[in-house]
Amino acid sequence: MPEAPQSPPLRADARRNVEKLRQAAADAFSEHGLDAPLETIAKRAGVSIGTIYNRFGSRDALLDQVVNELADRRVRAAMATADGTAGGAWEKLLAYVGSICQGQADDPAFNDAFSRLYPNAPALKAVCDRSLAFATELAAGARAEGALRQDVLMDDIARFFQVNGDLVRAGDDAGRRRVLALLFEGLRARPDNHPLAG
Amino acid sequence: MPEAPQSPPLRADARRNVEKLRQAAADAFSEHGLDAPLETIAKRAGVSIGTIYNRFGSRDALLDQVVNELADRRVRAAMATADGTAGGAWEKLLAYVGSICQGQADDPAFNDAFSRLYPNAPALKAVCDRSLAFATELAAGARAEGALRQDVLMDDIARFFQVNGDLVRAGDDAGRRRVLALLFEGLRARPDNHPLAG
DNA sequence: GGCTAAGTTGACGATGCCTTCAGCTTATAC
DNA sequence: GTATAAGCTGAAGGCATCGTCAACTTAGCC
Repeated sequence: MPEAPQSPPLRADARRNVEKLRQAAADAFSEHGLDAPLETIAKRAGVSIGTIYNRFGSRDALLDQVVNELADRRVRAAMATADGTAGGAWEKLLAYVGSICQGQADDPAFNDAFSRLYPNAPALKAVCDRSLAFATELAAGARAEGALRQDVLMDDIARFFQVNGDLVRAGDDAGRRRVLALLFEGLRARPDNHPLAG
Repeated sequence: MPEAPQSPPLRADARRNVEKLRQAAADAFSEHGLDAPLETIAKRAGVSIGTIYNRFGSRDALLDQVVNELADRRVRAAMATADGTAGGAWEKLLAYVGSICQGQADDPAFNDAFSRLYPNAPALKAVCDRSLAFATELAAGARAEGALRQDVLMDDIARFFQVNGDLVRAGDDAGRRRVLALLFEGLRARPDNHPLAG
């Protein structure tokens, strides 16, 4: 079990470095995405690259800690947006998905986190899972209302984020919005719907 | 005819190497995508990596020659599929887009060529342009029939290939089909359509 | 002030790719 | 059979990144 092995408290300078690194990493990731070189982050924090390894152990660990928080903030904001949206579950679902997608467009770090799989970042994964769970609930509501197609699965919604993320990465913001709009059209329940392929 | 700039004829062995390299490159690209290392290609052709540079000048030039042909074949096949499809322009359009997308799923080289921009591959670009022109015509027909939404632009269709390509690269074939199906639903003209965002 | 364990540093080796080029091999013409 | 230009080779140099570690620095305790 990962019983915290009672690590001795950090020295004051080390604690300061952790803080500086966290900040620098968050900035670098948000500017350049999760591929930002450690060198850049270290320089930004005013420490050497070795210190990253001393304090965090690995690139993935740093990433997990920093982006986890960043992603959590965005996801919460999107939930709040959904909750604050007038209308039924359908409207809230669109608001939620739209808000997450806008977040992906606004922040490369969030985008990479949400769409690319970073398998060695458990905390990050947890945030994404929570987000999908929330969307699942809204989708169930929207389906019950008769606004969302009956045969749309949760995986379909999850893939919206993948698609949106790829278009963000391609730098095509106009296209991103168009594709999203078309997908939303496709989600709508209609009298003449027949089952989707797949 | 593209007037050849009168370069002196190749020696027989060099001509053979060009052929072996073309073949090896086509195979490697189709197996591993356009990122296939030159080392791999050279080994496969039974020559040294230097020979690639002697014969083609650069990675991009090799790529342009080889993938251009490969892509052209796929595009022609898709056009033939569309032409052979019963129904109106709408049905042909779906058949065409579906055929290209299936090609992207079947061949990583075609996929990379069609979705990632390889800006230094002019012949390749020409193939893609021809493909889009064909789709544009079909779309115009489908719009005239009243089957395709009035406000769908050619760029929207082009982005289908981008989206499809990204999902192929993610290895999610089921998802690819679902997203495509949803997008097709979104394309359909309906009495209650109101303008798309963007 | 001095000691020492905690912490930092940055050059280094490893990886994986591209591209070059000096030196060697060989097809071809005579 | 030989000369020679065409062609081939692969080691070497680049570049960008990761992760390590021996040697140095310093916080914090006495």
